[in-house]
Amino acid sequence: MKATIRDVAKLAGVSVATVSRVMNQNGYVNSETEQKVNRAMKQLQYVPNQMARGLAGKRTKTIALILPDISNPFFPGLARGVEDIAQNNGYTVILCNSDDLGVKERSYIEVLKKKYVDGIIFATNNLVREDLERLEEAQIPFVMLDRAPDMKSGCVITVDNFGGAKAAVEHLLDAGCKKIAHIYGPKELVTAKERLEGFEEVARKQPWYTPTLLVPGDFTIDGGAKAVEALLRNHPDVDGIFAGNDLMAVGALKALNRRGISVPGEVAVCGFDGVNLTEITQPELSTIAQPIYQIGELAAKKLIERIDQSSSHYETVELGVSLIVRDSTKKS
Amino acid sequence: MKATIRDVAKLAGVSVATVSRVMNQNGYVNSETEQKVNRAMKQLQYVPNQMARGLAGKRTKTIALILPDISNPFFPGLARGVEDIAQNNGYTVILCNSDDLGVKERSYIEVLKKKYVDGIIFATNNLVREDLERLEEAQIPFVMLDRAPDMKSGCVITVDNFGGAKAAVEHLLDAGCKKIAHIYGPKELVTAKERLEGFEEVARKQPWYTPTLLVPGDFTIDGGAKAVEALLRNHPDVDGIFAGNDLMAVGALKALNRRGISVPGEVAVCGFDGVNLTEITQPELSTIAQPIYQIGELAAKKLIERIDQSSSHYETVELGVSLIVRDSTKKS
DNA sequence: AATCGACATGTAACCGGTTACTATAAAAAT
DNA sequence: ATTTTTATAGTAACCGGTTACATGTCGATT
Repeated sequence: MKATIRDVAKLAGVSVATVSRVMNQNGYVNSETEQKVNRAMKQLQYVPNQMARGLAGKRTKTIALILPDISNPFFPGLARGVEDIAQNNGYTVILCNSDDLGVKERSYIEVLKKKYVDGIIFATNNLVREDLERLEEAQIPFVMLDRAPDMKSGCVITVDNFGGAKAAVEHLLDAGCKKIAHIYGPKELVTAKERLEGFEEVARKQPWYTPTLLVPGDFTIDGGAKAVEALLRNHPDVDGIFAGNDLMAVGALKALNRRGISVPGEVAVCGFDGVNLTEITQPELSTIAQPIYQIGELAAKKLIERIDQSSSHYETVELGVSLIVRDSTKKS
Repeated sequence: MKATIRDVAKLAGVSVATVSRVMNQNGYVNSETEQKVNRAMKQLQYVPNQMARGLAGKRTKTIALILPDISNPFFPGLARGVEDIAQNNGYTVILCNSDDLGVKERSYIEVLKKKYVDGIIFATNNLVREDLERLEEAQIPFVMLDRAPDMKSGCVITVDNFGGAKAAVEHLLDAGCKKIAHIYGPKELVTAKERLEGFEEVARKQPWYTPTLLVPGDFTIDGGAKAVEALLRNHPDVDGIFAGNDLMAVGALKALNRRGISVPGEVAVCGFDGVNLTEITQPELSTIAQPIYQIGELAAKKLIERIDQSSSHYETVELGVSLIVRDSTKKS
């Protein structure tokens, strides 16, 4: 029914090895023979069975992307970047949502091993060193985002959270803010921590600085809103807020709105990440934009590079972020 | 290095067939033998090779989800629904972005055939009957969203676009609107067409109805904004807008905002889809919500059902939509 | 003339499972 | 007592590729 390599070989009057050589463009093949084989393949509408290829050749042309939750606005763009590059290189992407649960991440890794994926991209936070070491042993190339556990192998892609946070605060100062608060994300996350440190780096030197200007959110809209409520209780005179991510900035905006506090008039707000959401709020949100799509692209490129050359040296790349000024910080 | 079924067989002192039987729980196996095998598997940390299984058994435990663009806010929720169900059933999901380009869709189908995915979910619009027929021939189960090309096989999941649109208009009327416009999406898309028809069904009976109240958007934020600009030129007195999807509703909101027209005071706005975005605009958007996540879940369930029972009868399921009233339509 | 390397192609083992078929003993049916 | 069924387990072919190794030709080198 469905043509196999042996059918092609028979029709072309050659051996299966020759057909394989033609397909993979390796080894010596006379160009006339090649023509014959190609014709036979076309005639039979031959489609090589990836499964068999994988079994024999140990390559599945499949990579996996493990992320906390594709519903989180940060990830679709990233996933798209990964997928585009993958597609261009003949790879296919398996999507895995871990909800940032260590168990799920680990169980996914097991499944992915069974499926012999060629590599894995992690945009997730709960893997411990041990897990990564297991990957190393299994010889599965991987790329991690936002996390730099120093190891012998693996590639880590990060962005300049510290610098970005500093830029955000400086921008708020430039905009004329006289008392700036920071809503920070879960301290277990490096990104959240670095942004907080960036904030402090600049804020500490300001006359108005006091530790109670640091309030915890949890990287969610709701968390951001609640943080603002809490903040206003202690500091009704705050006139600038730097949220650790855009979702919390949105929450902050909502809370301020409910309270009838005008943005940017009374309080300026700046987010971090640069997700699309920031363009649809009212006012539109200023933010420190990460090159989300490009991070995805880069992660995929690096991973494929590693797969193709089966190299695994440790490597880390830091990307820049950029301040995008929109209405939420235009105090005029 | 890595344990194979033969290693397990040897260690357990049985044949590979027996090991296979234990793994797949089929055929007769003495419970003591089973214990031995299980012990051996544990001891060797045996992980069956999915690739080999697929080759021999023709099951890859992998499904594919082809959608236009995961970056479009509508799809992450859907993808999540699909992935959750897939995961619960031991399936893995390959994500494919087609940009609604027929060529890409088709090329993906080819790749997926090579990879022997067990089934495909299409949330995309450019497949022609011929493509589906090819899938039928190839015996690949599939589920389609939003599109009901009647065929012999396949499962189609739709929502009540027509009814939803009617509900939207009626809601705007209830809110006191005296002249309602509709921004419709690409007419090639059934969803857009049905919503437009729903709008007309109710609007046509109204004294203020005139065809120029129908303006084209293209299901994007920008398209929605431009549509409003155009609309206001002809109908400065419009006081209600039903956008064919939420993105256009957001665009409408932005355009109205720029013009200094208050929402809902002067113009009420209602969207369609129920994406998360609608909760972060100012004012929050009323919308006709589709059960997005559940659609994803259902699609995956139906697909897996078909795979497991290798049934392929044609089937169509229509889900309801629900009006969510928020500030954008609260006149008074 | 003998040797060597580049070119060309075939044979068959192998990747790691599944499963059809066969064999055998014990239990059940006749 | 004989036939059938049921329970248990092994052998080996097969899925559809890849590739190591063997074989052979032919012009170039020594």
